[in-house]
Amino acid sequence: MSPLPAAEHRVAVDVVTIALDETGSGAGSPVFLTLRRPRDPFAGDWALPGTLVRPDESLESAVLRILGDGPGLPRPRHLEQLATFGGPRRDPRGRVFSVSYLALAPRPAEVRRTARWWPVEAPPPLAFDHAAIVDAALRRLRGKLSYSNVAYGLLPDTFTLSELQAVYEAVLGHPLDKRNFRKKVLALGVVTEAAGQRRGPHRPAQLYRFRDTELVVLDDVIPV
Amino acid sequence: MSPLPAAEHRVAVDVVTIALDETGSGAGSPVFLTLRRPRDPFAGDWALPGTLVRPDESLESAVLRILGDGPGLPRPRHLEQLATFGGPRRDPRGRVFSVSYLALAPRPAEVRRTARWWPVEAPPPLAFDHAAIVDAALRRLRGKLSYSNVAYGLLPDTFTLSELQAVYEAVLGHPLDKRNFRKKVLALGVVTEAAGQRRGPHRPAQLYRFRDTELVVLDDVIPV
DNA sequence: GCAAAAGTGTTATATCTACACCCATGC
DNA sequence: GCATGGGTGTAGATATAACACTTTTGC
Repeated sequence: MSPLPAAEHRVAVDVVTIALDETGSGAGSPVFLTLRRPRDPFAGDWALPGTLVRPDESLESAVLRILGDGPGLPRPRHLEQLATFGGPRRDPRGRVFSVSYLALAPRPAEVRRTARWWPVEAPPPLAFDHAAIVDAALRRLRGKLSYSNVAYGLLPDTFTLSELQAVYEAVLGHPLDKRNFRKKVLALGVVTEAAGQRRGPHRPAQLYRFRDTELVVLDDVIPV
Repeated sequence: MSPLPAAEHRVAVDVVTIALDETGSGAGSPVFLTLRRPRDPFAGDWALPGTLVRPDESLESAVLRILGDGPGLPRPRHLEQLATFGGPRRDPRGRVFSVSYLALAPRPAEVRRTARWWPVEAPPPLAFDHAAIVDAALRRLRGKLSYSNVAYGLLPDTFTLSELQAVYEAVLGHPLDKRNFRKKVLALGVVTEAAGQRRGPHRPAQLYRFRDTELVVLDDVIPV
């Protein structure tokens, strides 16, 4: 068995973590997580959390390590690979391949000082080609909302149908018809009734949960 | 600007090239291209065409190089990245990341001796994790047929609607209704009439061409 | 004239879209 | 009792799915 040529590349993972901003009532607006770069290149700019992949570590382990390490995020509820960015000049220090991931997670109350959440529709200037990676993440998420149960990644275990609808509206950026939305998610069996109600200064709302807590691709589509 | 840590990884591209077998009449059955491995590991087995990425080369250039180099394929009509496979043990010689691509191309009359086309539904045992990569390619292609014009990658510049339908049927593995299929692709404007007819021992058929020769995601769906 | 594929419309069914009011609660 | 969000049904329009025969050519 002939040996392999010498290793020539660095491989990193970069993660777009999307969560919902809890300010205000209902499901908030979608935000994504960045870290401030302490050093050149792009010192002071914001960048996606990322790390070089260690020799014996899988890509997913590297993602979970960086999310655990740094900003104090819980394990993401959903994680999927997006794409690999490999232009020879994407890092001015030398060639680094970036395998990018989309993570969906509940938003923790606090992140450490060097981390910050940004609204997806108003991102800051980002280091490297990270703006393109965030774009890819949003396109993926928006697409998958209609034909999968991927929204489970953004919601707690139980939630009301209005909260679910608010997630769709926040991510897609436009309103949906309440009756049609409810009819469809119930008919598709994406969610099932859970015990209990959400109470507030108004009529209590029935709680639901996702039937599956991993990605399920639907046969039919939720009209968006 | 602090230097990067030493390079620790090898990065390869592996390509699933899908074409249509021309034996018989109409559009043939989908086949994919493999090369026979001359050396261990997996000596004598079939593997996807692939190559290590060179230091100054983009991922796509590496793909085009390996397709040009080897089996005498024309430039693919469609090329898209699939996913990156990075398990630490996927190559017994040492760690190699594989960035996989889906290529669609017309099938050349001849490929060199060490290359071979296989029907997608009856692949041989494949080296490494290449069976999983072929799976991903097929799932991607099947999905995209219904909501994009990706079939342009499998067809010549002009073709009849029956040939287009045969491509769909061959890739999806089930028959479609002729009248409904024609109505839909014409209504969506995916194809437009071209000059000329295809003649044979029967009534001549109008030729069509794709309106766009790059990937277009459709608003509506071709029912499949 | 016969075999082979091209081409073409309609109807019943299902789905989608748009839309407005009453209900249950907290205060 | 009032403000707030929760919850529900229908009708018209649109899209889908199923279906068979005539046309044009080569031989």
